[in-house]
Amino acid sequence: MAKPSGLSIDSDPNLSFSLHIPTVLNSFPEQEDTKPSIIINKNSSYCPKVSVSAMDDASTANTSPPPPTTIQFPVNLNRSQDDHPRRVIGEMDFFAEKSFKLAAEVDESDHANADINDPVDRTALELNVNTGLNLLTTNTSSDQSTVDDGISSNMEDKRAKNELAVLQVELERMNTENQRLREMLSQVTANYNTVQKHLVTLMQQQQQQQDGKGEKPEEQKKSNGELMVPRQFMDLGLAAAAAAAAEVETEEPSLSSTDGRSQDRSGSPNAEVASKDFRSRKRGSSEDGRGTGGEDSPDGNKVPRFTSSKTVDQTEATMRKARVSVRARSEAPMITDGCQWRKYGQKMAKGNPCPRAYYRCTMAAGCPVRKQVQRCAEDRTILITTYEGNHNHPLPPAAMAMASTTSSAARMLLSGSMSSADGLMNSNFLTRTLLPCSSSMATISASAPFPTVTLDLTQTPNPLQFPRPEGQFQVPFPNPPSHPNSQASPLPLLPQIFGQALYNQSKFSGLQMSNDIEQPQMNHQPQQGQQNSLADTVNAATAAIAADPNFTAALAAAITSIIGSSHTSNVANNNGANLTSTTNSNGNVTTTTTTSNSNNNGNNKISNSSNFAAN
DNA sequence: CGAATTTGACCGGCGC
DNA sequence: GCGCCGGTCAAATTCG
Repeated sequence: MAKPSGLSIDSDPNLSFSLHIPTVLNSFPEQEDTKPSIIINKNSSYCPKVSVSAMDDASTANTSPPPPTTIQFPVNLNRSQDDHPRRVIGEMDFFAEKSFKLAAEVDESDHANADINDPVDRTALELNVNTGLNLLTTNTSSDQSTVDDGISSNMEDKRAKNELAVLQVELERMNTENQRLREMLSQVTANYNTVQKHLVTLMQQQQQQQDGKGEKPEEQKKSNGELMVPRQFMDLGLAAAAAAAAEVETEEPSLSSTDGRSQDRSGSPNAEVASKDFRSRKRGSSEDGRGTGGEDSPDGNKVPRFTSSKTVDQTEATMRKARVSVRARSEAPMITDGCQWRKYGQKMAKGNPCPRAYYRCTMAAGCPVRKQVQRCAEDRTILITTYEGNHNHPLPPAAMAMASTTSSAARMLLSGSMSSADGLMNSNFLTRTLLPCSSSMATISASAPFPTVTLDLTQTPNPLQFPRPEGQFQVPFPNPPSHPNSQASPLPLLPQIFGQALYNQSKFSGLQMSNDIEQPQMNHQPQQGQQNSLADTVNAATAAIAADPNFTAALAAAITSIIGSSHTSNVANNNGANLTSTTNSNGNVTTTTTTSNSNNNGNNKISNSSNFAAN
């Protein structure tokens, strides 16, 4: 990936303020006498040019002997106290949001590599400098100026404040980079889609040629022409939810016979088959579901029951099969994910001395969602929660986070696992597409009876972690509301990033089917699909950004600042987001996303406590 | 007393 | 065909 604009800008001797800011800030604590320096700065005209000044000054400070302290302080003071037009202050501004936006705009206009040399760009940067200063100054200098003015200048306090300032600056910088990355991702995504379309078109043409003697060219043409875009994704990897299922005929030459079959299948529209219970897949034969399904399918194959007319059911079925396992550290018997669960069984599983508990969602009658909770045999502080199925009801905000996360993960998994008949495609696609971006936290296992994605939230940490309180664990979602027990919607920051990252990875990589196609949702919120489509760009960017270790730090800083400021005592988080992928011995791709965190929020009514008491 | 949990039994899939 | 295993059911028990 190319460097973000911010970086490229740095390359320009005249514009690398950002990097210096931290330095400047750090130097504060070391300064004995702040006032003098301030004065000197104001008076001094060491910065001849407004725009260039920052960099030059900074560089000067670093490279030449001149009084380092004086130079740096002045910048801050100028901002907060004076609005002198030609301040060196520009340094701080660079990080300001406005400046970022401008930078972003510049980037958009020129995606390649920021043409810093371009006069227009500079102008923008300069503008940014001026604007941004005020904002940052407010935070950093205000405190410092206060301290300075104050008779009591405690080194510790200063240091702490400086650190805070540094972190903020760092965060700002990361934001800039993120912005830049987003831009780039959009571009890449667009290009990718274009190429993919082209590829699909070519493939289809080939197929048509091959099927030349096929009887249903018209049908294909139709579908190819009209649905090409959506399908291209499905066909390539897509898999997407069974989706495809239904229609795939078009793409697969060998399925010429499916036409008739599909009709037969459609004859058994048993809405319950999917949701009623996939479990019927097992014992179902004796239950209601079986009556219609089993008999209707001439092939005797259960799968065929789901036809194109039952895309939704099929999707659910698929989702039901896919599992998302979440590993998190928690002393609590169960993680708080916002949903209400009822325990319906417990068993000792082979290879693990800890019992496995089975829960089903009770937020709505007939909700097919189940989850299994079990402690890790190796490390019993780790709780492994495996989700399965789609909620068939609206979810409270508190549950959205986990739902969206798991659904995204499941979607990613399905997009790769259900796509084509040959597993090779899956692994290859996953490998190729995920490897580049990922780095460590979600594991995709195709070897298990059901495709499973494991989100590992136990690993760790980033430098900025919060103390981890014990007690009920709440999934990584930073949270919320002012009241610990309230159901107010949590900030789905992490989950979204996390989930979206997964979702987007698949999408970005071409595994995800087109937005036009109905997508399975863990949380049946009708709008989510649309949101996803509308947020494509952002999502794709998020995925890539989340994979960036630098972003992880920035994110942690952001979360820290947000949470720290508002929920100091209620929430404990240490989040890091890394996405990694590896290929295991089975040829399966393992994507790992590592996020460590633990929240202490009891904001739902889940009532389970004794299951793991013995653990 | 109703709701939730516990726990042994049952069922189907899978490997030998 | 048999046994193992994961998953689910449902009666019994416990809890609020």
